[in-house]
Amino acid sequence: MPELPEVETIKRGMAAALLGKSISNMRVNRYDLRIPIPQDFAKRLMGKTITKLERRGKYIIMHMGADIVAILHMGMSGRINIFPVGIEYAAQKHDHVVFNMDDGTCFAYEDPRRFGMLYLADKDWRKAKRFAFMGVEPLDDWSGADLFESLKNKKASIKSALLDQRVVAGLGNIYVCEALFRAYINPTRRSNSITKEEAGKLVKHVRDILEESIKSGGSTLKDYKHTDGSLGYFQHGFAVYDRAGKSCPNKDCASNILRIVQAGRSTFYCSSCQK
DNA sequence: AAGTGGGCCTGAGAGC
DNA sequence: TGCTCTCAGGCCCACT
Repeated sequence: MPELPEVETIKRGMAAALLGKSISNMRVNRYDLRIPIPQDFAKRLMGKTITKLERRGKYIIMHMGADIVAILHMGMSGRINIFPVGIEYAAQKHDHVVFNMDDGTCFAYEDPRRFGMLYLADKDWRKAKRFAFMGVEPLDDWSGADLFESLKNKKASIKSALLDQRVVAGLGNIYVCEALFRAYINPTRRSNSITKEEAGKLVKHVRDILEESIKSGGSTLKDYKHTDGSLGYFQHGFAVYDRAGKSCPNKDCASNILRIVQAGRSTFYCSSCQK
């Protein structure tokens, strides 16, 4: 499941392979993603040059020429498969859009579960609701005081709050579980019970874990691969995620990792270490 | 009015 | 072995 580090890794792969190249041909195989691809999608992008790639939360923003941006979200199972010059395009069953670039590079947007989205916007893309209310980028200027401020009036659990993209952008279930473990904070705590000091710790651990994961090329769960098909390595480092019933990684702790459901999503934690 | 939970979707894995 | 069933979860939106 692509969270911030995976999306960042994909964006870097795309930047290295695609920047400055123009679309010479493209094909839409399926329009009915969760948000339908507009019918004139290909027509509007044909001939456009990829001038800039950026990431906001879990979205990739592809600047296409001067005034069109293509907004890309990988949902749960989305991938970008890039085929450099000399490597033949190998079609996947769920390649919804295939782009051919002017130098012979080809790339495909693949998403079996179709939870992702791909749409066009203009220079004002940040004004769309999903970006206008999006929270801070955790790797930018983000302090414990900032997090404390956004939590102090919230009653929802700290787990739910960290998943809320309006509080902080880019975190998903895996990294939230891991960061709460590292900060020794119980995921069922109410947001407004988190102290300034704890908020500071959380910010530090969220940033650490995201940076470590980006360094190792993102996590690899069943759905995630790099743009060249290789795997990331960070998943070997999970302390709690998907480890229900296994022993707590802390040597001096005899407890097992628990799995509970919060707001419809699995939470993994150690009830002895996380207070 | 903030918080919760259903719906979307397919493939992997479990269980019989 | 091969089938069926359950579960995974990011985001949107309806409901309370």
